[in-house]
Amino acid sequence: MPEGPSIVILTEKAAHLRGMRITAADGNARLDTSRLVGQTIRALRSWGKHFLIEFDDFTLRVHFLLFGSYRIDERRDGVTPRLSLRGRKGELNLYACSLRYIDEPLDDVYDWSADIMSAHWDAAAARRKLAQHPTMLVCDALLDQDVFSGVGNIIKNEVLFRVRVHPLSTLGAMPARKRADLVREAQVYSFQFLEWKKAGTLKRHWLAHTKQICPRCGIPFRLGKLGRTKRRSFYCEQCQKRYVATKESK
DNA sequence: ATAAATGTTAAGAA
DNA sequence: CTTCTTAACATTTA
Repeated sequence: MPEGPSIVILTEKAAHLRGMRITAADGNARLDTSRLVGQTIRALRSWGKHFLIEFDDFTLRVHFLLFGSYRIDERRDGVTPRLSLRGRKGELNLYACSLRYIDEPLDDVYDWSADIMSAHWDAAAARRKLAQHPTMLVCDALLDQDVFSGVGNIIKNEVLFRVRVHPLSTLGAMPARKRADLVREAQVYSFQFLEWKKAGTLKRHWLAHTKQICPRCGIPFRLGKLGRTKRRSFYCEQCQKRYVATKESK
């Protein structure tokens, strides 16, 4: 459930809860849930993979990590919610997620221009950030939430395949044009992900993620646990060019 | 049925 | 002081 587009879907589905005064808040969260009772939901927003429930003086930050899930106006049976928020307009049940209060204004905490799904997404700023990290691997760069907030492992694999860049390329070795392609495609694919996810057809559109054979040239994909966080990379040695720093360019 | 996975954080080691 | 490694979290799917 975790990549940025999925959080956008949640934000849209929960929109009717805006303006609701919370009459009951409970669950197995290690968090002072009593603070929520009596609060009115002022806004529901997202920043990348963060789902944000804004109240007058603070915000509840929800992160679903790998296994989180939710139900709106219904409950999962046999599972205790991490947090259940209820009121006159309906209820929001959150499971297996990480919760945190944010007491600062959100604009002080979040760089909205880094959110791949945001109207404030700033491609030029992303390109600048990439240029600042010449030795960084491109597979790590796509997962860097300060650059591509909302991009996860699926989007990473699909974007690298589409722009034909090998995951072990370094940013500094890639031509600026290619880095620009990467930034553009990250946003384009994320919105395609959103539409396919809504239509329930996401998996059938995967070209690389979890695939065994390259759909472009037909040779077997490589599967490696690559990068700083050793995440699965599905890639084609033939179709995806590996940009490596030469001695001169360092 | 065992393992691995759409992810992050914190603690400890080097 | 960084930077790297590992574990923890907790659920679904292959």
